[in-house]
Amino acid sequence: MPGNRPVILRVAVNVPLNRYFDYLCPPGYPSNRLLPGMRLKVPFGRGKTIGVLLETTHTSELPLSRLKRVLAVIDDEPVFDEVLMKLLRWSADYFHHAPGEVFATALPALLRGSRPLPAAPEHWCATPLGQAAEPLKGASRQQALLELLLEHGSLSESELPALFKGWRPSMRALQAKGLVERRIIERGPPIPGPEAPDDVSLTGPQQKAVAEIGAHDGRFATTLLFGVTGSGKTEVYLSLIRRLLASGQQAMVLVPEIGLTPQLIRRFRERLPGQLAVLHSGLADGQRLEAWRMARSGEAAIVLGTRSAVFTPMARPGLIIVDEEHDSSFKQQDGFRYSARDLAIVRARLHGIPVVLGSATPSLESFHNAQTGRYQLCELPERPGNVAQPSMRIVDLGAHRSDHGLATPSLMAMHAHLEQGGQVLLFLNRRGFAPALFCTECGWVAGCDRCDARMTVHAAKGQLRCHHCDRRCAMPAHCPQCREQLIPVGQGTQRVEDFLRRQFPDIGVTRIDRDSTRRKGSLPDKLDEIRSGRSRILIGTQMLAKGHDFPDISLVIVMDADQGLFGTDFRSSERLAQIVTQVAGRAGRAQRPGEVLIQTRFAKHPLLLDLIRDGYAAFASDALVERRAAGWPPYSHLALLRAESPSQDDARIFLEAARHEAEKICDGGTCLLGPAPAPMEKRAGRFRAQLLLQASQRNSLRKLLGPWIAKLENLPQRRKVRWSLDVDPVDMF
DNA sequence: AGCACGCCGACT
DNA sequence: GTCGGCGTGCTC
Repeated sequence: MPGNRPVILRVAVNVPLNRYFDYLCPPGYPSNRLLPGMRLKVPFGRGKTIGVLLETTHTSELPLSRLKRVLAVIDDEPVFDEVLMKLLRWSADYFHHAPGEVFATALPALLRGSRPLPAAPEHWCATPLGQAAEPLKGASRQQALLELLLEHGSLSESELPALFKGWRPSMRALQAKGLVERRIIERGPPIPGPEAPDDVSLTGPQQKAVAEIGAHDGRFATTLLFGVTGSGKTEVYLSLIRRLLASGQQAMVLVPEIGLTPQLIRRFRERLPGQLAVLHSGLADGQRLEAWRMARSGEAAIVLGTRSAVFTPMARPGLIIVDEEHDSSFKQQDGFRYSARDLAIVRARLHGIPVVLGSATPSLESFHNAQTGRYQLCELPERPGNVAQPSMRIVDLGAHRSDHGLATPSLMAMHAHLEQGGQVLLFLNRRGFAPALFCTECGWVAGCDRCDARMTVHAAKGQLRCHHCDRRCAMPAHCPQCREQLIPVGQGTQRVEDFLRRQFPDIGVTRIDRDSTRRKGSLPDKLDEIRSGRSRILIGTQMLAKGHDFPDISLVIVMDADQGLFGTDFRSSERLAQIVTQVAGRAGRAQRPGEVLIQTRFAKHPLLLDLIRDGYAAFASDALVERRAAGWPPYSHLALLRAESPSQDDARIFLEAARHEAEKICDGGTCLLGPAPAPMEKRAGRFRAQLLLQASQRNSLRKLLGPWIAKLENLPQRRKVRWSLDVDPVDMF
C-alpha cells in the first residue's frame, strides 16, 4: 500500500534516554532500501550523531512538522541481522536501559561513528591462464609468488605481507600478464570440512553428552552440562563444535573474563579446523573490528569471546556455548547491566539453535532449571583416566593452634606433601600484607575516609591502601590517637608468602594475585615457575581458581572459608561453594590423589559439611531448599534500584520517593524492601543506598518496572543522585 | 550525555 | 558594567 503518508524512520540514537526518535527519509533516498539495522547519520539537538534504524512506519507521536530529516544512510546493508535486532530490542526492554546505548555497546567501537562497514580483505588468485602457465623465466620472484598463490588457492591482502615480503610489485607484474586477478570474496572462503579424525577419544559420559546435545541440532534447547572439575567439559565442546563445522555452521563460545587465556585460545586453534575469531576487552579497536567482521561474514568458524561477544553477528549460527556459566563476570556490573549468559539463551531461542551452559559448579538458577526440566541436564560425573576426585577435609580453626593463618594440621599436611614431591596451593582471597592495622593500646583501626572499609597494609611499599577506592597513604608510625604502637592484624597473601619463605627456605614460593601480576607478562612467568617445578608452593587469590591447570598440585588449602559463609547477601554460600570446589579442582589432576583442607571457625556449618561429604550437587540441592524457604531466587525475581550521592540523605530521599511511586503502581505481587544503606554504605566518598523489589512472579515485576522507570525519570529528587536499575542483580553491593 | 539558556556573585 | 557559576530543560 504505497500510501500518501510519508515514511517515518524510528531510530535508536546513542544517548542515555529511554526512548526512540522519529525522522523523515533523507531526500532522494528510496525508502524501500532502508532496512532495520542500518546506521544513519541524524541531526540531533544542535549537532549530529549516529543512530541505528529500528523500523520504518507511517505514524509518530509527534506532528510531522517537528520531525527532522535523516542526513545520510551510512550502510547499504544492515550491520545487525533480524535476530540481533530482536535481541537488542529485547535487551533494552528487559534490562530497562536506553536503547541507543544498547545498540552502541553491541557495535565494535570503530563502527559507533560513521566509518563504513569494513569490506572483506581483497583476495588474489591465479587466473586459468596463470594456472596453466609455463614457468616464468627470468622472473623468479613472480614465479615464486604465483606458486604461492597456486598452493593456497587464494590469499588475502592481510595474509600476503607475512608470506611474501614486498609482494605488491611482483603481483602487479603478474596481473599485467593476466596470470593473476584480484577479487573480493563476499562471504569469505568456505569453512573447511572436518579434518583428520581427532586423536582424543572421548570417555563414555563425554560421548553420551555429545550425543544428547547433538540431538538438538537445528532447534532451540538449553542443556546444562554439569561436569565435575577435570571431567573434560572442553572435550565435549570441541567435539560438538567439530560436528557443527562439518555442516558449515558457526559456533559461539562465551567464557568468563579471566578464563580467556592464551592456553584456551591455543587449544581451540590447534584442535579445530576453520578460522577462530577471538573477542575480548584487551583487543585494540582494529583487531576487535576484524574479529567482528570475520564472525559476521562467516569467515570465522568459531567466535570465542567474553561477555560482550554475545552481540557478535554470525552469518550461519549453529550453536552457542557458555562456559563456566555460574561466573559472575557474565553480568555487566555498570551501565547497561545485562547478563550475557541469559542473553545467550534468548539469542539461541531466536535463532532456533541449541545452547549449552557448562560448569562444575552451576549457578543455583541453572541447577534449578535443570531439576525442573526447563533445561536438559547432562552430567560428567568422573575424571577421565581414573583420576580420583580429591578428598576434602575440614580443619577447625577453633580447635588448633595456628601460625600466620595456617593451622597445625595444615602445616603438617604441607610438610608431608612436599616431602613426597608434591606441590601445594594455598588459597586466600585477600591480597596485601594484612587486612587491618590496629593500635595495641586504644583499639584505633586505620580506616579509609572515603569508604566504610579498613585500609589494607601493603608492607613492601610501606603503604596503607583501600581496596575499594584505591586511596593510598604512607603507613603511620604510631597510633594517631595515643601514639602507641600499631600492629598489622590478620593475613594477606603477601604476609603468608613471607611466612612460607621463612618456613620452607629450600622450596620456591610463588604468589599470584592482582599485585604480583600487574606487570605485563608476569603471570605467564609465575605460572611457569609452578609448572616447571622450580617453585612448589603457590599462594594466591581467586585468580588461581579459574582457567589455569597445575597438574602437580597435590594439596590445596583454603585458608579462610568463613568470609564466604556469613557474607553480605543470600548468594554468599553459593559463591563459597563454587570457589572452594573450583580451587579444590586444581588438586590431583595428575596420578597422585589430591587432598583439600578447608580452614574454618564454623566446622559444623551444615552447607559446608554437605559440600565436603557429598559434593556440589548435594550442596546445591540443600541450598535450594533454603532459598525456597526464604523466598530468594530462583523462587523469586529481583530488581535492585541503587542510588548514590555525596550527602547521606539525598540517596535515601530519592529512594523513598521512588518507593512511594512504586506503591502507587504496584499490583501487590511485588514486595518493596528498603530503602536501606548498601552493604558498604560509603564508597569512594559517596553514600549508597538501595531499594529491592522482589516478586514471586516475573510478570508482576515486569509490569511494574516500565511505568515505574518512566516516573523515576521525572522525579524532582533524582537531580541530586546518580541512580540505576539492576534487573536480576547478582551481587548486592 | 551534551548543549544552551538563564539568573546571581567578584572582577577588569 | 560583564565573565562565569551550575540549576533546568530539551533533544525526533
